[in-house]
Amino acid sequence: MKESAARERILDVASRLFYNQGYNSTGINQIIDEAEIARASLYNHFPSKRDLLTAYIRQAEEIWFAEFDLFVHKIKDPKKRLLALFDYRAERQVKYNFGGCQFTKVSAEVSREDLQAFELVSHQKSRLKVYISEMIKEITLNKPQLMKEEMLAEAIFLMLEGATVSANVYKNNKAILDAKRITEKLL
Amino acid sequence: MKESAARERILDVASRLFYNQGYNSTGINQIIDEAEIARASLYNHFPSKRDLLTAYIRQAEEIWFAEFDLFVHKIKDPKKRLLALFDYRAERQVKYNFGGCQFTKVSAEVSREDLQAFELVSHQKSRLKVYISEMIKEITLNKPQLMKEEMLAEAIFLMLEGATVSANVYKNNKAILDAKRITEKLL
DNA sequence: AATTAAATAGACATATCTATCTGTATTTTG
DNA sequence: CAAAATACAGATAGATATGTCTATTTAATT
Repeated sequence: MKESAARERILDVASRLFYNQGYNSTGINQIIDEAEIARASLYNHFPSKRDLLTAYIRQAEEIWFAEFDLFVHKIKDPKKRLLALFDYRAERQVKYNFGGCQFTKVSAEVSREDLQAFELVSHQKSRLKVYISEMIKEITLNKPQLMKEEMLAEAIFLMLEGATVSANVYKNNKAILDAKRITEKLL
Repeated sequence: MKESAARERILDVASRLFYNQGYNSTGINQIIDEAEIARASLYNHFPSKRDLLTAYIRQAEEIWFAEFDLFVHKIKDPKKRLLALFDYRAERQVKYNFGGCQFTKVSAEVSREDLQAFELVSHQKSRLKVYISEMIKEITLNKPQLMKEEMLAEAIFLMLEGATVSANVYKNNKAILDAKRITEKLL
């Protein structure tokens, strides 16, 4: 079964708008206009706006990790790989105009009752944390006495998350680069 | 000049709703209904919904620090004071049903062009970071070789921020308590 | 007591929102 | 070529949004 071109256009436009102006501030009409598709086509592929959000988060997660793999695929040294994670995020913040983390943004926007949304977001976060843990396990730590590997992974994850919030709030990458330097000291 | 009771009620209701269901998902009508005031009264005190948002953030910042002072006023030891910051945030997350950080949430919701909103949010963040720095300066560090005081403050700030995001996403305080334990190791 | 200020109720304008529906045209597939 | 799926345009429903306006009542201040 071939992927529909219309479906792709809808999802791409919706993704861009959801991230740039927010889910709640983006109307179906604008998506229809900018994707240049018919109203009925949209509702054919996505029964409701909320379904479009689900598809957006799922696709965004896949792209996030795929592009990260691409970003670090040349880097063999696990320590450098881990540190490149900060560069990846910094680069993305520049590329997307310091809009912050896509997933965190959704969490902040959806209603409390929307448990599925939180589940989708936490899925990406957990996957990232596993990723960090795996990289750390490959590193021969200089300061193993400081804390256990799992705690170190958590520390790095939390700083990365906090730094991305800062990137959004301050509209710069200072915190992300600080977090990178701190991480270097901890390894 | 006495504070208007109506104004207070409006701001309190708006604050609760903005935080609980989001700024964009909260309508003026709901604020009017729940605050039990007249439509014109609202627009008398706040010319627009956006002005209400500004007042909300400003007041939230004052309350945030005032309540923190209250929370730690008995704690004299600067190290314990600093660590109490994590408890404060954890307690708030429980109290407010893991809705995440009030300020970060606003950042995630407002339009890119709303520079004033980002300014208001970053004001609270910067003030918190200063607060952390000041506490650290009072502590006699066990591991001064690890990193400079300013970097340590930044690390703690970022973990705290990241942990609050996690509290929101996962609906628990695990990350905040982890961040506390990590901070203990770093001091 | 008289003046000013603040609060009330509620109709109204205008715009936008999501979603449905009808009917036609195009494209893909058997 | 015929059948089925997909896309099209656009009217429409029904709800909700923010903000304005009129007119009356209550409360505070001089």
